[in-house]
Amino acid sequence: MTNHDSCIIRHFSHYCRLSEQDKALLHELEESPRDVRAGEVLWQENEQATEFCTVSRGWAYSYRNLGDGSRQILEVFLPGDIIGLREFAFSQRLAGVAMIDDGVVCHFPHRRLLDIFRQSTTLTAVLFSISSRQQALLTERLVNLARRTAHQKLAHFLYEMYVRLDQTGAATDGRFRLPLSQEQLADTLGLSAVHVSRTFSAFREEELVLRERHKVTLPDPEALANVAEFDACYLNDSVRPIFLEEDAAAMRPSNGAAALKT
Amino acid sequence: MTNHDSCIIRHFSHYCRLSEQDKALLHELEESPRDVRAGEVLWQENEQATEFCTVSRGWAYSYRNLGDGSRQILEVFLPGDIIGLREFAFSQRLAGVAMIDDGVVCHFPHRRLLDIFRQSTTLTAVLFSISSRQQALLTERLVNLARRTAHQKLAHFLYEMYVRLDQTGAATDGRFRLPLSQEQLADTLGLSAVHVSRTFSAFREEELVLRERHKVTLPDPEALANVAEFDACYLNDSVRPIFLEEDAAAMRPSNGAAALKT
DNA sequence: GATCGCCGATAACTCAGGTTATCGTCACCC
DNA sequence: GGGTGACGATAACCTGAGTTATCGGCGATC
Repeated sequence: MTNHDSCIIRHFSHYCRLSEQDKALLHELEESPRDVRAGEVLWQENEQATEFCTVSRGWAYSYRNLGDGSRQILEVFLPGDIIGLREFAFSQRLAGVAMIDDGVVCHFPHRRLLDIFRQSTTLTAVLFSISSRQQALLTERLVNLARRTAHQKLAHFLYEMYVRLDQTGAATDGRFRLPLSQEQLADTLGLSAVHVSRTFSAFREEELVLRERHKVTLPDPEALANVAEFDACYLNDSVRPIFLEEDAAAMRPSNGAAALKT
Repeated sequence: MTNHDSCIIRHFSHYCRLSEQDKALLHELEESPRDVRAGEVLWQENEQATEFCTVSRGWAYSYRNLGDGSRQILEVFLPGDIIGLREFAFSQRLAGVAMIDDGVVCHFPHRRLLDIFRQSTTLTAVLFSISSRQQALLTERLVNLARRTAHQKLAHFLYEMYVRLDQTGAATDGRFRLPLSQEQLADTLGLSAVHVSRTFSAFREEELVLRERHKVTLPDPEALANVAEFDACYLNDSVRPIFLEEDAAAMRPSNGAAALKT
C-alpha cells in the first residue's frame, strides 16, 4: 500500500491527525479507480443505491431534475470529496451525479462505511464533521437562493469556490479555473442562463470579475465578498481540533494494540 | 430509569431495533429537561456551541438573520428531533434556534455524541441516518426555494408537514395544527408575508387548503401534492432496515456481554 | 477550409412576486 | 368596555428576473 498521494487522506488530515490504521481504512475507499469523461453520469435519481464514491480527479455535481424540464444543481464536488454521504439513510438515489470535467472516481460499497464506524471513532467523527460541513455548504446555498439577488447569488458562488479552491491550493492570486458553463451556473443558482450572462457582463463592467472561457479572475476578492454579504464562518470549519484530539487520545489505548505496522 | 415515554427513543426506534444498552445511552440525552416559552431563543448565530439539544415537546425552528434585516428559516423541528447535529464540525453556531410553541427541550454536551460513537455502532448508524434524512429535507427545501412558484412552495411545505405529522400520528384525516404565523411561513419559503396571504386566499378559493388560526385542513391532500410536484421519496426514508439489522447482528456479540439488565 | 453545433452576449417584452399602505379581527389586559 | 398590539386580508403599484429571439465566436469533424 504505497501512500501514493491520496486526496481522501489529505482531505481527512485537514480535520485530524490520523493513525496508520486509519489511513489504511481510508485507502480501502480508493481501491477501484475509474476514468470518467466530462458529462458522464455516475448515477441517476431513483436508481438503487449501494455504493458511495470518492472523487480523485476532476469536478462533479449532484442534481435534481424537475417536473417542468428544468434542473437544480445541489452541490459541486472537488477532488477529495465523498459523493453520496447525504444518501446514507436511503436505498435509492435522491439525486443524480455527473462529471463536469474529465476525472477519476472510486466506488466503494455502503458496507465499508459501517466498517469504519466499527473500527475507528476518529474516522467516524471526521466523517460526521465532513457531512456536517457539506450540510453547512448546502444551508448557505439555500439562504443564498431564497433571499438574495442574482448579483449576490453569483458573487457568493464565485467567492465560495474561490475560498474552497484556495484552501487546497488550486487558486492563486484571485485566479482559478471554473469548468462550469453558464447554463450549469444558472442551474446551480436558480437563475436563467441569460441572466447569468447579464450578471457576468455587469461584473465585468464593475471590474469585480473577469471571465474568459473557464478562467476566472477576481481583481478584488474582498469587494466581491462584500457584494455577496459573505460570511466565511461556515467554511472555516475550525473543525475543533482540540475536541478531536482529545477523542483520538481517549481511544488510542484500546485501538493502538491492534494497529498495523507503524 | 423509568422508560417514561421518550420521544427520542421512539424516533430512533423508527430506524432500528434498539438494545437496552442503546436505550440507556439515549436516555442520557434527556437528562435535563427545561420548559421553554413560545418565541424563546435557545441560542443565536455565532454563539459558542458546546451542546446539542433534543425537543421533547413543542415545535422549534432554526434561522439565519440576513444583512438586509430579513431572515431565513432553515428547518422546523418536531418533538423527537435533535437540534444542532448539523453543526457537529463547528465551534460556533451557524444558525439561531427559537421556539414556535411552548415546549420542553433537553440540552446535552457534544461529548455525549462521541460516547455514542464509541459505544454503539448501531446508534452511530442511526445518527448518521437521521443526519442524512435532515439533509434530505434541507435539499428538498432548497429545490423548492430555487425553482418553484409561490403556490408550489406553500403547497409543498404544507404537504411535507402533513406527511411528517401523519407519520407521528399528529395529523388525522387531513387536519393538523400548524403553529407558524404567515410571517414565519414567509421566512421559511423565501416569500413576503403578503404573498403568503395571497396564496392562502387562492388555495381557499380553489378549496385546496382551509386555514383558520392555526388549524389547517387539506380537503384533498393528493391534489395538493400534485400542485407541489411532491415526491415523497425523501420522506419514506426506507431507512434500509435490513442494512441496519445486519449491522446490529454483527456487533451484538461484542457488546452483548456488557449489556445492562435485559 | 467549409460546415455544424455549442456557448455566450445582447435586446425587447412579460410577469411573478415584492413593497407599501389601509383596514378588519381577535386576544389580552387594565 | 375601550385601548393596544399581533396577525391576517386586500389593493395598487413597481421591479428583478424569466422568456424568446437573434447574432457572433470558437472548436470539432470531415
